[in-house]
Amino acid sequence: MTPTNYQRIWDIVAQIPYGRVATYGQIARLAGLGQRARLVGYALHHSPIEIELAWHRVINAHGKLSFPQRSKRYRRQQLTLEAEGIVFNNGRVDLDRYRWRPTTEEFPDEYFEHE
DNA sequence: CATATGACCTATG
DNA sequence: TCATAGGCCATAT
Repeated sequence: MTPTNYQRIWDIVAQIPYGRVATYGQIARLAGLGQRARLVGYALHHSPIEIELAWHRVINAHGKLSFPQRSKRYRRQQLTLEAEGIVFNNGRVDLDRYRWRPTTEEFPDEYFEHE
């Protein structure tokens, strides 16, 4: 894992619009990292505080937050997302409704293969 | 060098 | 809708 890949991940995450979410796997693909979704988690975990990344907009493929439900981080992430207008139902976000759908312009073609 | 451990994902039943 | 299994791979120990 090179710093370059971390940087790529941070760049993508920074592009998630206000009020939308993306999954770890989605970010991995947008960054050209294939299915290596775990790397996105590492990149966020190690992101320097000074770039103030909107990491709260990254959730898992089930539409849930990847923290223990009682943890401070879980609550903070949920509150921040709700403050952006995102609604939780039984601890889950409706991905069909809130998922960020980037256009083909600036991302690798593989990302759009399934369409 | 060898295991273990994750802010994960998909397929399957 | 859940639960499990197998895959994933950089860090940590």
